[in-house]
Amino acid sequence: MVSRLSLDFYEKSTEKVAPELLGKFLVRKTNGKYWVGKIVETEAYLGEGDAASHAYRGQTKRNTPMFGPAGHAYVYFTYGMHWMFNIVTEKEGRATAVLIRAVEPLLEPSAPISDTSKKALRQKGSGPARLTKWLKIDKSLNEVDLTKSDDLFITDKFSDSSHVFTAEKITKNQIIAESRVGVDFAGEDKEKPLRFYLKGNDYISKI
DNA sequence: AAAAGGATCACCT
DNA sequence: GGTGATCCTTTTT
Repeated sequence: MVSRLSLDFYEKSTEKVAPELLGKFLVRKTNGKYWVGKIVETEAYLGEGDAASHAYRGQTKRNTPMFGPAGHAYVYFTYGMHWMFNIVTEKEGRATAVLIRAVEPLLEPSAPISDTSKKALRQKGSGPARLTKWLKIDKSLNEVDLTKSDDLFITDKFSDSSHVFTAEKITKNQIIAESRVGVDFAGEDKEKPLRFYLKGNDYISKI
């Protein structure tokens, strides 16, 4: 049984969606097999008024998915080697999105997670470019509709023949909000507390 | 501290 | 249509 977060979840204000994604499961399916990571860190990007956002200077070929409907993926390439995975939020045209910065690996086809060291698990999911590499997210998933796709979606309840994951309720005091990473170029906007992560979680990208 | 690495965009001609 | 600076990072020195 596959459930997914629906459009109304993603259409809320980006500053609400970003922290609400914490604790939910990012699910990827390749060759009929599932990969699951718990989202532990996100960042909100507030569209054309946000100097840290790709949408700051208006619509371009690259950032076009940001101007589309909520719940779709915005996947872009940077630093000559890394893919970044974002989820579009709010009403179409707002150009807002949430960057997924870290996941805690829970399930992968190749080997039981329980046999994997914590250090190795961190290598897989604790960073925006690491998690896309682990989950094999690239250009081919750009603009995918996460409310409908079987290949990539987000849920708070995942199960297959041998696993059941249920998202725990995250309360406000379990969430840290601070300034975003890697946006020193953004002037005043770099100070805004738009990075959200689970307090004390071992899989966030950096302290 | 700095390389790796290539697409993208702003700014020219 | 060409060019150079830049980049929501990771890994290695």
